[in-house]
Amino acid sequence: MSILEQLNPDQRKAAAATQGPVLILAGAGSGKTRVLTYRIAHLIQEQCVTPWNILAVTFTNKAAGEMRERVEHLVGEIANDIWIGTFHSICARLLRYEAEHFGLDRSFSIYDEDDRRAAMRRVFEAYNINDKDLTPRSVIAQISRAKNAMVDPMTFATEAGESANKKLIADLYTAYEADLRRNNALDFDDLLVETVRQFDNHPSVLEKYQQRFHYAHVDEYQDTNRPQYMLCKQLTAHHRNLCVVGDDDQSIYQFRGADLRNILDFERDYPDAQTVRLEQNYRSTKRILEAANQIISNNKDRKGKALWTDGDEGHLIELVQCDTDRREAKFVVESLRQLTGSGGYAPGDAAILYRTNAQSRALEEELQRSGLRYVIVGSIRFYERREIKDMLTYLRLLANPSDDVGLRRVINVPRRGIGDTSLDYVQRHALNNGLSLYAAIGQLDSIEGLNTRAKKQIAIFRCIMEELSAVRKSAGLAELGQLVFEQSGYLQMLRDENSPEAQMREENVEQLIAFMTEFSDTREEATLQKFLEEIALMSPMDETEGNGNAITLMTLHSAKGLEYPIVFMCGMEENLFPTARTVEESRLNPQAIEEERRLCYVGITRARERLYLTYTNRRYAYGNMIDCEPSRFLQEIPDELFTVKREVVDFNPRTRQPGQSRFNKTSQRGSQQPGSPRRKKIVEKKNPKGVHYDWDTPQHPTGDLFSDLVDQDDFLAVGQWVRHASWGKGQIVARDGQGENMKLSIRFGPHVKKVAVAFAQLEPA
DNA sequence: CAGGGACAAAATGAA
DNA sequence: TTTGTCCCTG
Repeated sequence: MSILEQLNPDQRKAAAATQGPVLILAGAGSGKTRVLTYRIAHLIQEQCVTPWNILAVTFTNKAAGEMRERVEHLVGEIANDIWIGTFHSICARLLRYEAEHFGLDRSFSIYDEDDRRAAMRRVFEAYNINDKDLTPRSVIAQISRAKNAMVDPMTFATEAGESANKKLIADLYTAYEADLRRNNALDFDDLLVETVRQFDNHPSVLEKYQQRFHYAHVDEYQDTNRPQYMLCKQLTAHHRNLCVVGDDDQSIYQFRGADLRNILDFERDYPDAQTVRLEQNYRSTKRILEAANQIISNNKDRKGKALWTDGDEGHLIELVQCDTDRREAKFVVESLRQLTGSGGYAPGDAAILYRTNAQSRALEEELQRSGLRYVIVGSIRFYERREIKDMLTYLRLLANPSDDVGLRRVINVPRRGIGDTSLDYVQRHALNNGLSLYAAIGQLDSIEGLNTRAKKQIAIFRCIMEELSAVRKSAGLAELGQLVFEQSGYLQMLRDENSPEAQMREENVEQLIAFMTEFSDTREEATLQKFLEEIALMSPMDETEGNGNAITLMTLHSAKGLEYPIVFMCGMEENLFPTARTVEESRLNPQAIEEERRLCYVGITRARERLYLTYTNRRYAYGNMIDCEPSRFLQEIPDELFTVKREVVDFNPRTRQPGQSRFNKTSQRGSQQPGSPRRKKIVEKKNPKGVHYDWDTPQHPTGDLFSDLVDQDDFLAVGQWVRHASWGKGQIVARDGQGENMKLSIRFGPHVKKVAVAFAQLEPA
């Protein structure tokens, strides 16, 4: 009996269609991962295909690992020979394998967003750009767009025509590319674009892979961009067994170049393609599915399909209006406490989804208070922490000494007294002699302008790097990490700082080194190169420790491909979801809203049994309150799918109608009252031996922040009614969160020299 | 060159 | 509320 017997008829059809191009249009929850794994298992076990001849592209590394495991479960260890990975990791691998043929240095660095920006800043300096509305960031974005469209600098320049602005961008693009080349570095976009280009220029190399990959699979095809599309085409040109799986309704990465046409036009690109639709949903209840179907039916740009299920009607969807974002968080946490208590669910059954990472803060605070177990996917990314990036940059520099961006990042961390001025001299020398910065600091004596002190310090740095470089070959990975930590002086720097934060950073680095040990133990080829590459290409999902028994918090984007019995979608508000930018754009182009709508569709279809949609009347943005309107997407769900709408408000309901804004119109969007400045500032109060400030105004409904404040020994606070305050190095900002009347008095300790206080005076309703 | 303070700007999402 | 940059002083 075939293993495909375990699939439903449509799924079986999809998995059994192994010859020629195949498009599997798989709705949410229709079991597409299952189809893919069974298809691959079927190829190996029943069609005697060598695993080595199979390629599978997934969306994250985590998904890759899971797919390999599932296939292995079906066919055994030979599954190890399948090429499974993300586009980026596969490309990085190809570029290194074929480096010699491609004329590349295989030790290239992979630049992330930060590195890219740093590189662009250098280009800005070289071009003396002071234009206010031209930022490295915006230029990078344009370059990235160009790359994703496979437009190289020369073509870009040609297309620029007479537009001065475009011409300038073209120049910057050219310079940026040259810089990266010099640094022996590739950015994320390059990994894809470079692979496609190299294959174009080296058909014989491409041929090898075309022969090799008898069967290729691409998951989440709706989110492929131009170079990824080309790569699929290139690799499968010989055997033509390309199987793509996707759902046009779940395309949510247009902002990074994903092109919906790739999936919409698949049948046109491959006229002999077979198309299989998977429309039976095995995940959600009827009501949840209905809500999703209704919402997505408002989109025009889609192939059109109707998901159905023969599952239960299920619970009604909870629609909850909350007074503030804090109240929203409280509601979510209260509900979760019930669901995981008497409700019989486990914390791991629930996910809290939101549009922007910033929203996680309020939720996290409440969760922390509740003691419920939770994990946040990707908000403070481990590998983007300063100390981790510094350490990784040292390692990167060891692997690739041409990496100027890396060298600039670490040469003066910890402080070695090597400042910008000295570095400029080195830079000049490097430029004049066609050297990398690292090579340049090997010729200190021929560098003009450097003073002896700087020379000495640079020599020390170089010496450290040389020594580390010497042990690199003989030392194990983790050992090298430890050596870098110690020899660079980084550890000492943290110890000297002698603060809890520094302590934390030290622990983080230790965690990194522990991961290096694990990496060596679990990989066959645990080179520094591979280690750096794996980390560079990690997604937030990959970074998160799988914690099966914790509530998961993440962005809607991160939730793609996952499912939970319970799903909360928070912040269902105009200008947040859809985002303000999208709302703005949609005024001119109504289609612009469609990607957000798909994102909403993705969110809803994550839910198996219970779905909660929450929105607020007001929420914090940049530290002040803004008013909010319910998201248009909520109106696209038929009322009968909802429970009676609930409203949760902060206490003190007597003074207000539930759900009604506390403020009158004039005070709402911060409009100013003539003659009475909205914000009053008191700055620079000298503080010889402690200062006492008092404000006295009527009453204020919320907050007891002072319990936090009193613990700081630097100052003492008395009173109540203050919602928010913060303090930094000798600087304290206190303001009332609601913009209403407040009463506050704070006494500062003697060594606080200056105080800046800002508070809002708003008109009460 | 380093450290601090004042001030401005920011955050959509992510390999 | 947080982060980055510019300018000043020792």
